[in-house]
Amino acid sequence: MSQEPAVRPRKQPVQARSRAMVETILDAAARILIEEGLDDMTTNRVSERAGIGIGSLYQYFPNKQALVAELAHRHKQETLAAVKEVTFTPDEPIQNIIRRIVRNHIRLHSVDPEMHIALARELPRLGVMDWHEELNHDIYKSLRKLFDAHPLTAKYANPDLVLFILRTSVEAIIHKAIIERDSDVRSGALEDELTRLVSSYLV
Amino acid sequence: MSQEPAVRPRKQPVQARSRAMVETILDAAARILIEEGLDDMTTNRVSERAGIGIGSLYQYFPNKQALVAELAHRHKQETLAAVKEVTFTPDEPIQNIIRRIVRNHIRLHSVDPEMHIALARELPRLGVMDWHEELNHDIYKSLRKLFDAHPLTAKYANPDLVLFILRTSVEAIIHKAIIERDSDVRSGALEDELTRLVSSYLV
DNA sequence: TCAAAATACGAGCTATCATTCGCATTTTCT
DNA sequence: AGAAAATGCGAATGATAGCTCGTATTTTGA
Repeated sequence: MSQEPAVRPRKQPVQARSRAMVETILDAAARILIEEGLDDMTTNRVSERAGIGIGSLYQYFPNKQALVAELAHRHKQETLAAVKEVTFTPDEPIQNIIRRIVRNHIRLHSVDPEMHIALARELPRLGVMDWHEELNHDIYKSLRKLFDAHPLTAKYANPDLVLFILRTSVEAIIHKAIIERDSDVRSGALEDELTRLVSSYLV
Repeated sequence: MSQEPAVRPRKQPVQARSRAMVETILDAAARILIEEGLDDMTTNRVSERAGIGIGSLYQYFPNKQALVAELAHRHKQETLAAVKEVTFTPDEPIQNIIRRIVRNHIRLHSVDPEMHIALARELPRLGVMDWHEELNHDIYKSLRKLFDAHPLTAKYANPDLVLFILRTSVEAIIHKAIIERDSDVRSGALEDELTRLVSSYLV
């Protein structure tokens, strides 16, 4: 798998100052996106806030969409870098496995949560509906593996639906808890309760 | 409780034809909002699709925001009309109660689900963050009551978090299932599984 | 050193969109 | 009928935002 282009800069910055400028632009864009939303993130405002000329911005980003795409691309890379797939052996206590999966997913959402929230809020209308799905891909794989490896699978008439319910609820709860229940996230209470939710439903 | 104004039409249509026109406008707006999103729902396009003049639109809606507000307002009214709060007595089997709450919530989302999805997608950036919360208010009340009435409450160290987890997961699962798992919704499989999820977690 | 390449700039072009306003048509009511 | 009220209309306006392009400045490297 090669890196996704994410609509690359129209020109690669080669000198140090121009590379720095690209970072400055992205920082400014990120702040505005988070604080005021995509509509108020005009290219002129970004350049103003970054303290550079609007022309310079377009030297490296062919259009506004490319700017957003690059922000999303970077967020995805940072996020995925922080998470590794959960591995386990079938004889391991299932509680432990579930807890590790949950913990991993919480960590996934803890990387720059403000950007995560902003992207989740703004990207759907750009037709990037599968962004979230893609980000959560590893979690889904872990859950799927747990599901296939453990004998408990056989119990369910509709394992597909069960899996859907699990990943949807885990994802939504963490997503919302990051915003509304920071203390529970930090204290580990969320991890405990989520583990309990998944365990009790599954076993 | 009086009807919320929702930014009322600048002028009340009194003749039959003008009242019909307001409906036509709202229908056109709804279709475009659902199919193409808020950005592409320009007032001129709405008037064109409705087959009326742009000036006529502004006779009854002071601005675009009022148009969207009226769509949201109507959706909310239709939705709430379809749901009544779940009542029960403490000695009733908890499984039954949970099932009725779940069923009610599924029905809540089954009223014009396309509009529901569109509003959930577009409203957050208009600062209407609590729209969803408000819609689900009755469900929350039901859950809260169940929680307070039943002795099982005492078991939990952090009942607030438990309630948060329940309402978030139930809400998210139904919301997503309406889009992605229509057959499971219709067959009742979703109701079964959700009931099981809540029951097993709670008891 | 000095010319070529890279970088930076921002006034202004173009397109889009919400909204207005003066006028035409239809309905109401006496 | 016929005047007044209600309704309907759409070209035009004003504002905003994405983006371009000619020019000025800085860096490179021979």
